[in-house]
Amino acid sequence: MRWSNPAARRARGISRFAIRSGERLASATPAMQRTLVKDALQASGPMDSILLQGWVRTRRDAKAFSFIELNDGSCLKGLQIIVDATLPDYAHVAQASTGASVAVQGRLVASQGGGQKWEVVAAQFTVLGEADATYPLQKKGHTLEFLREIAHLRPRSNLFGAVFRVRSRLAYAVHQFFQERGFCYVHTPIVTASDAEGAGDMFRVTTLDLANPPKTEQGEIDHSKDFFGKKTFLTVSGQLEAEIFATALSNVYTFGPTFRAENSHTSRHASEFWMIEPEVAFCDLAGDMDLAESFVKYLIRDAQQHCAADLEFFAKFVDKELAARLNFVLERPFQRCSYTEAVEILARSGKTWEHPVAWGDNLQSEHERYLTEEHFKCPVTVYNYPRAIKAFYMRVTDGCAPDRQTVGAMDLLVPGIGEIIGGSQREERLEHLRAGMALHHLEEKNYWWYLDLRRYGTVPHSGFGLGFERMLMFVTGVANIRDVIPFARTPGTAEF
RNA sequence: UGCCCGGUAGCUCAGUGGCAGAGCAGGUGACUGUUAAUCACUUGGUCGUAGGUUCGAUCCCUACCCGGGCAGCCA
Repeated sequence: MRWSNPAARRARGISRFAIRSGERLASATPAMQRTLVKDALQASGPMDSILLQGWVRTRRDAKAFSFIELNDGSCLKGLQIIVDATLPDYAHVAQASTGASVAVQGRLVASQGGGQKWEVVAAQFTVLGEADATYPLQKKGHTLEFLREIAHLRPRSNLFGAVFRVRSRLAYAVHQFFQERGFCYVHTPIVTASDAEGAGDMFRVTTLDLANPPKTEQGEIDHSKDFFGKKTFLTVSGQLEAEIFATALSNVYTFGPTFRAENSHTSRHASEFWMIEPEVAFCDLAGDMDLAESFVKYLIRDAQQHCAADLEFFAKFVDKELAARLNFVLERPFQRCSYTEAVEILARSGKTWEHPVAWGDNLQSEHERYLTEEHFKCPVTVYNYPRAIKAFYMRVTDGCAPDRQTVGAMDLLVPGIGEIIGGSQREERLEHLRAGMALHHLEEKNYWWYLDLRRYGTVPHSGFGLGFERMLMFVTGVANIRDVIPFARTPGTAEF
């Protein structure tokens, strides 16, 4: 380690770990331990000496003292600081405007005012970094669109602080859910050479000089001269590689960034997003749906347990029905309905559809919304889709009619967002898989290793993909995917 | 990519074919155990960009740029 020596670390102002109450803070004030606002607010009694460091949310000056609301991101709430005008450091208070970083040492006492249990009476007050009048985050309301333009500052707002605390917690819960169940975490590649994963347009990865690329004798770009000796892309899914590991380690999952180059302009699509893809050997479609349901419920329950204050904030300011919806979802089994049944429900609905409903066509957004928001009023898993509209690797349903062939695909639809999970039982029978590839005009030589999995010890297996950001939207009630990812990448936008 | 909505002060918005407006933020002062504090005064503008119509355009028209929504694609 470069800075393994504690003294050297201290000299550079670097603290070794995430700082928690009771741990030594090596930087600003080595003599004292820093307390996080979260911990100070939960104090069981007054404290003679406490050190807090954070950012000023707002300051209110009285004649004899100033009130400063200090937030350090450890929780939604801030801590009220009282700086008395008789204090020598009171001269610094004028610099402690909204956004400034400050350190406060003082006494934690029961608050004289209403609105908070504890407050800190400062003995020492230091402004570490001023924030002048150009600081864009005001005390009053900002639109989400404006905050997106200042993505480097928006985590300091109540809403985004809460969103990213929940995001962190849910990422942890993802691992916890699978690790508790004996799943192995597999790191599938980000750069891939398979250009037909079938999940959408891909970003090219190249080191070729675009102004002057090497050409073949036929005058075409010579990809054999590229970095990897062939055309390469950013992954759109780790599924095919996850299948390799599922047929060795039985239960695996991936959790990583995923890239889609579609020119989508919607509130629920991003060019770069995080996806969780479990892959389970010896598991059929019903088992896959069971896993998806318990996974979604687990994540909701975990957020309720560990991010209660943040969820309350969302319920109050973002989505009034959030709490009721999350509880409703937890309390009952998700509905399940076959694609064929869904088509019948839609045909019988009496609704006039912008896109007509016909067996064999994809379900449109309006259809999915009707099923989950109006008909079932609940998350619903639609399964067994027509073979022709689904991916080549999905398993042909046993006993389906030859003129209405279906595959074991399933989509989990939730109110307000639509598809949050897409999965399937994979075709484990070599000849069926080859037929599926032929149907989709895929060349077997590009999938030789995928076919080998069916040649050597093939097993029934299933999996799905959960869009992490879509799950966050569902849990927080935040309506735009750009607001649940720290720095959104969408067509035309890659700031920060 | 298609359709729709928007772009006016740092932020949120109103407005009119004829002198550019409010609230908040900023500044000054007053007041106050305050809580998005309050009160008074006050600074602040290339009305997205480029053309066009017009005596005159922030306003009407066209194109473009940017933002947003919906649809498709999907997670």
